[in-house]
Amino acid sequence: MGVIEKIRQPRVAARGTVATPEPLPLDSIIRGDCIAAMRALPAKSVDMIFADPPYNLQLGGELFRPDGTHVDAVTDDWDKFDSLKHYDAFTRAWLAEAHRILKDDGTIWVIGSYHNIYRVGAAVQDLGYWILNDIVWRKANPMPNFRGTRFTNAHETLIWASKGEKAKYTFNYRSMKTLNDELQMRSDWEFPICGGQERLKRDGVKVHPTQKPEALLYRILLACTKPGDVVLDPFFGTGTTGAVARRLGRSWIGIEREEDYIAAAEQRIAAALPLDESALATMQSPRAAPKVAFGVLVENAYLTPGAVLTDAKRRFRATIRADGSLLSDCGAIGSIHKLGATVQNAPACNGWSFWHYESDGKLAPIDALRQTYLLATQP
Amino acid sequence: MGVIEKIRQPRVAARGTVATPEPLPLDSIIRGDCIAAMRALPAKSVDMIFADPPYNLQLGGELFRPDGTHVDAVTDDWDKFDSLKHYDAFTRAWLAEAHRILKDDGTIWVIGSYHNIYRVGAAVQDLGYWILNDIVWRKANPMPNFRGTRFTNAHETLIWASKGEKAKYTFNYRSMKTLNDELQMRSDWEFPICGGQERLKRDGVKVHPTQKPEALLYRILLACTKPGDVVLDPFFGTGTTGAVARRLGRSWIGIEREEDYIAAAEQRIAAALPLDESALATMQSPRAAPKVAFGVLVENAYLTPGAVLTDAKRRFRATIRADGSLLSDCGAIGSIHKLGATVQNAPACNGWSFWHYESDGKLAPIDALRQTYLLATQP
DNA sequence: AGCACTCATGAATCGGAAA
DNA sequence: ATTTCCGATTCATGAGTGC
Repeated sequence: MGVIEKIRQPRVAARGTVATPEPLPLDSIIRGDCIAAMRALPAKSVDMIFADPPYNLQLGGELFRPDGTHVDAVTDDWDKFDSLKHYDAFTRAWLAEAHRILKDDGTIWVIGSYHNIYRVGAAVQDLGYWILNDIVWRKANPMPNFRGTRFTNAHETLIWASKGEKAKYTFNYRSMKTLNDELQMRSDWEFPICGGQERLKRDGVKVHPTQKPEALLYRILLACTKPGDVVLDPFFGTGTTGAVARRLGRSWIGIEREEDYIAAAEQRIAAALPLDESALATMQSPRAAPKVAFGVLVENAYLTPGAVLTDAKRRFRATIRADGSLLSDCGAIGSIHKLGATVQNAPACNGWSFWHYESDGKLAPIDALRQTYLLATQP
Repeated sequence: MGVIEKIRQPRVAARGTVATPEPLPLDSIIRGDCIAAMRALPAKSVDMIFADPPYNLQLGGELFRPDGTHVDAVTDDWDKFDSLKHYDAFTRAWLAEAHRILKDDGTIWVIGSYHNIYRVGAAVQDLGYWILNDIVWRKANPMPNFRGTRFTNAHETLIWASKGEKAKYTFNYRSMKTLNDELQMRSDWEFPICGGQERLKRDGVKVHPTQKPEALLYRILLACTKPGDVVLDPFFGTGTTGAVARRLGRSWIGIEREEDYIAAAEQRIAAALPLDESALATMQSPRAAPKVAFGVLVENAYLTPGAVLTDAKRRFRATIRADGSLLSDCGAIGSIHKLGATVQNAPACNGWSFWHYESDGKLAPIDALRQTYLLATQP
């Protein structure tokens, strides 16, 4: 359980409703097959799904490094499918259940490599999901191509999709921009592969062959969920999703059928410390610059009513009025944004960058005055 | 025409064969629909196909920047498809023709974004192609997400595939490693989007909405073709593929139906200067050292029959015999590679790096002697 | 403690020609 | 088709060891 109250419980799980499906098994691992387990969950009940399905690698023989050592590949049965057809059927089955379980404003993330991601992406689209982005996880330290026969396979792909073209969804734009040093977060992310202390081992052997780095889930949950949201991971493995969800004050549900993985996941998540509420609030909307109305600059005498603003090329002129509205030469009146759009005959306009004031014979955007005001007034 | 002789003409185009299909229209643009044009080309006749198909963007309304300027999105008629079904049918049709036209040891490259690449990738696999890598083109200067509703879409994806799982293909490993500062070339490439002098414009308006940077094609052609190879681009546009192919001494065939694009492409390619043969040779196989048999070192007295080699830790010993074979202490006999594998009980071994000789009390790999020999004998 | 060095290892569709 | 043999081939990171 995270530290944040679960205030967004699905209605279907509330007491006293006529239909009384199972309440959501929050913050716990469901044992068993992922499709069967998802069928038992109520419709429109989770805010986000993160899925790391089998990749269907279809590896051939053994592979040795140039120094003769053996490469420990993914040979687990859960990654084996008889054919692309079988893999497609499996993929469509679990993606369809996921669509049913997702709230209408929920989103899904799926990770894969070139072996399977095209099957997954096509199924996602066919099932009516609407792809919002695909994201490239660039591995800082990938395994080389030992035989020198191809390019080093140095990335994996994630697909982020909403339930449909018109569906709403959560995207914490400010959090991402802050995380990326005040530049928009791009669709290519770099992380090291999971190793070191984070990599779960038992008797020196990795517990799970494909454990994902927590940094990856951290960014995803921070970007696309709110505190208290419910995150489902149908291929839970050793519980990276659960551990990060708990740290970030999100609820989680895992589905897993291998007892070894479940045991490791439970121990790991129990040890994950939730961040305190104030830290979460900070991350939710960090450094969100306080909004300044244009009128405040007038009130504070940064600009004087009656003064004239122009665009950068002095094609358009407008007079400042006492309430912070503008009056153009042609008689139109409006806010800095509205009037900027009107005079340009454009559908929209950012008045802060469009309108300029004159100072020492030079034109500067009024946004510069806003910055000056912020610097003078912020603690 | 590149400067390199076309020595790999398809046999079907040779004179005097019973079946006399059209000879390949090398270094020219075929006017018309890409599927129809491909049907007229002979089977197994081209070495590589680069395809930049319509992206099926299905943009809704118009898009404006925050400053009100219009974003010239891809709204041309050729990029509209009624549905995913139509797009899939189109994709499978041209990919099937491409498969027929490709030589058995040829490869195909297709570029796309999340709007279409999953359709393309699934079709590629369904048609029997074997994906070798997917490559991420990270745009150094992508267009921001103006509305702040998603991650900046900062990459496009390329799929590289052979004709089948067992098919051979060209991959100039050394060229790529050299190009990447002596590290293996990874699957994530960074280039700026096409702009500046390279961007074709007419009356200040860009001729083609999605002109690809030449650097992208340069790397692809350098990696996966040989001088004189025939490269087909079924969505030729303004001819980036042709311009780079000519510079690199490859032959090219373009298919395009828009006369405006054809005119721009022809002018552009005519201005592209082919590199001279020596420059191409260097890039083709840089530092490709001639092979030296171990026995040659013995013949030339770099090592003496009867001398003893060991591994780096002196765990294993072997005596050099007059014919260049080795005799281990336990009585096994074999080549430097074979005996190295035998004594280590390993499936394979590079004898050049495994076996060491002693010089001034220090051990050095016998590969050092090979280098010395090469330096002494190469002009 | 700190540095230098060795060694292990990670979602991998990983050879090809001659006999 | 199968086998044999030759020869080409790795980057970043962390843990462990030794000085």
